[in-house]
Amino acid sequence: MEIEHEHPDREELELAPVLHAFSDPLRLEVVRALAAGAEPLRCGAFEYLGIVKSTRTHHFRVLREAGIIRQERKGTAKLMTLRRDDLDARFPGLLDAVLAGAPHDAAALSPATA
Amino acid sequence: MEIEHEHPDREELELAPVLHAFSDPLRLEVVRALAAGAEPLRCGAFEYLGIVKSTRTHHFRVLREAGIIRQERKGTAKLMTLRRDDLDARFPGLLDAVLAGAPHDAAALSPATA
DNA sequence: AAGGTAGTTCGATAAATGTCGTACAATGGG
DNA sequence: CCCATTGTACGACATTTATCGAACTACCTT
Repeated sequence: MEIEHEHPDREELELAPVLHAFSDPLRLEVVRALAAGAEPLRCGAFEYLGIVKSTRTHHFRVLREAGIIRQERKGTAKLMTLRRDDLDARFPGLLDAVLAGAPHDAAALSPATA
Repeated sequence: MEIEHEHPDREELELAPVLHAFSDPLRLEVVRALAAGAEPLRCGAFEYLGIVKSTRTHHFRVLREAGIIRQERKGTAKLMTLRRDDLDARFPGLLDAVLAGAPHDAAALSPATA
């Protein structure tokens, strides 16, 4: 079990970087999609965002380094999951509040709309 | 009663800009200070942040344009208040979650520590 | 082993951001 | 009316950010 990328520990999560990671409409949509589905999502599941792969990689890294998502390799794919427990433990209510507000802004980007 | 600056209406508040405004440690401290005190604060009350006046003006504008604070002139001073009601109405739980998490990061900047 | 699929890395670039200093504007008190 | 106090506006600058495309790596399938 090798660590592909650095994931900050729960205790290391900091508010400002977390808020910054949340503050981009594209990343907000990623978080929304991860929260909505029960299954982890592949990076490729976000083609509908309209940005190329390398840019997606960039946004995923911002989310990962802030401690919002966890990424683990699964074959050639890489599965992403929301670190819901860690976020709720460290910043109670934050994720829920963000998710509740997100649909207003993410509506135009939603995969359901495409 | 002239409108000194543009303040977005409650319905116009958008999540991403609000999160972005929150995502700076200095601005987080401003919000924390406004939430902690019952009284509106003058811009000058934030000298302890260690940034010059013009930079403070910049941060206040980011907060104001996101809809987080309201600024109104009072004599030569300008009083700032948190738009708590509007934030709570538009993004329930968000402000509380941010405030609950803020002290961890803002401790080093707090006026009490100075 | 060959090839294809899934992501990452890297360099380039344009735009946004945080910061400062100086100059300016508005207000209220002598 | 002058001036001190508050805060704003503006220009400069360094840093960070979002974005792309091209080249590369890792892994599975055949």
